[in-house]
Amino acid sequence: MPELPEVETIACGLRPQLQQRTIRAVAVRNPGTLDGPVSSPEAFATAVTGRRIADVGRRGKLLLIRFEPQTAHEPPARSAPLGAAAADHVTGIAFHLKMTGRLFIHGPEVQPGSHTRVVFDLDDGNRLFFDDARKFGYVRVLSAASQHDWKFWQNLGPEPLEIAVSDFVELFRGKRGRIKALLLDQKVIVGIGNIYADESLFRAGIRPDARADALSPARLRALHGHVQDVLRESIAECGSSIRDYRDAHGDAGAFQNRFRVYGRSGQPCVTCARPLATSRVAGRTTVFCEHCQK
DNA sequence: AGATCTACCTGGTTGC
DNA sequence: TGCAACCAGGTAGATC
Repeated sequence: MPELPEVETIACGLRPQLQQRTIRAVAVRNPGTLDGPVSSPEAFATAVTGRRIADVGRRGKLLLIRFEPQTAHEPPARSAPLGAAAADHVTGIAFHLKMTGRLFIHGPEVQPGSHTRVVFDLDDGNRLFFDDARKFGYVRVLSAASQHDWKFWQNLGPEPLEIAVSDFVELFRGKRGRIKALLLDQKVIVGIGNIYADESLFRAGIRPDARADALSPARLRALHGHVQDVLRESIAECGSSIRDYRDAHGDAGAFQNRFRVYGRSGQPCVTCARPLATSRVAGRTTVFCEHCQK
C-alpha cells in the first residue's frame, strides 16, 4: 500500500498541479479522517483555507503539502475561534494513505465518490480528492508544534535513500529484534512496508526472522545497498500496483512485475527454483526462500 | 526490550 | 445464488 516509492510517485505527480495553487475551500466528508488537535471539520477548514501551496513532498510514508508563509496581506480566511493547538501557526498538511488512501486532482465536473473523505477546492477550478475505502488513512495539519505534540512525526527514523551505509549499520547495533520487524519500524527507519522489507531481505540473502545483532556489518552493508536498489527501482517504475494503488493521475505502477518474493508464496524461487516459504514475522505475512536466505 | 495480540475498516476472494 | 469467513495492511495500545 503506499510505501515510500508509491508516496514519492504520488508527490511527484501532484507537485506540478498543486504548486502555487491556493486552497479556496475544504469539504470534510468524513470527520474521522482528521487526525491530531485540529479535529473538527470547521477548525480544519479554517486552518487551511486561503493558504497557498509552496511544495509537495514526502517524509517516510507521509505525503506533505507545504504552505507558503502567511503574509500580512493574507490573513486567515475566517476568524472563527480555534482551539489552542489550532491557533498555532499551520505550515502545511500531512496525509497518511495507510493501505487504501489515494490522492487525485479532478476537474470541477467530477463528483466525490462514496470513498471520498476530504475535498480541497483550488483556485484554478480543480479539486484535490482524498479517497480512502478503508478509512485507515488520515489527514492532519502540520505546525511548528507538531515537533513536540505529534509523537509519530517526532519519532520518525532516517530516510533510507539518504542514510549513509555506516549509519545504517549503526541502526541495528545491539538490537535483538528480528531484522524484518526493525525494517518495518518507522522509528528505526522510515518508508519501508511489507513489500519492500521482503524484497530487500531476499536480495540481501537474509532471513526475515534473523536477529539483527546476529548479522555481520558486512551483511548489513549489503542490506543497505539492496534496500536502496529496491526503492530506487520501484520509484523508476512509478511504484507497485497491487489491489487499489494508483498514482496521482490514476495510473498503475509497474514494480509489482518485478517482485521476487512478495505475493509469490509456494512459487519457485527465482534463484534456486525451490518453492518459496511463508511465515509470520512481526505479525505480517512474510515470504522468503529457506535455501537462499540465511 | 521485544513479542504477541487486538483494534481500526471494508472490498475482494474463497469456501460451503 | 447467498452468505459467512477470512484476508490485506500501518500504527497504536495493552499485555506478557
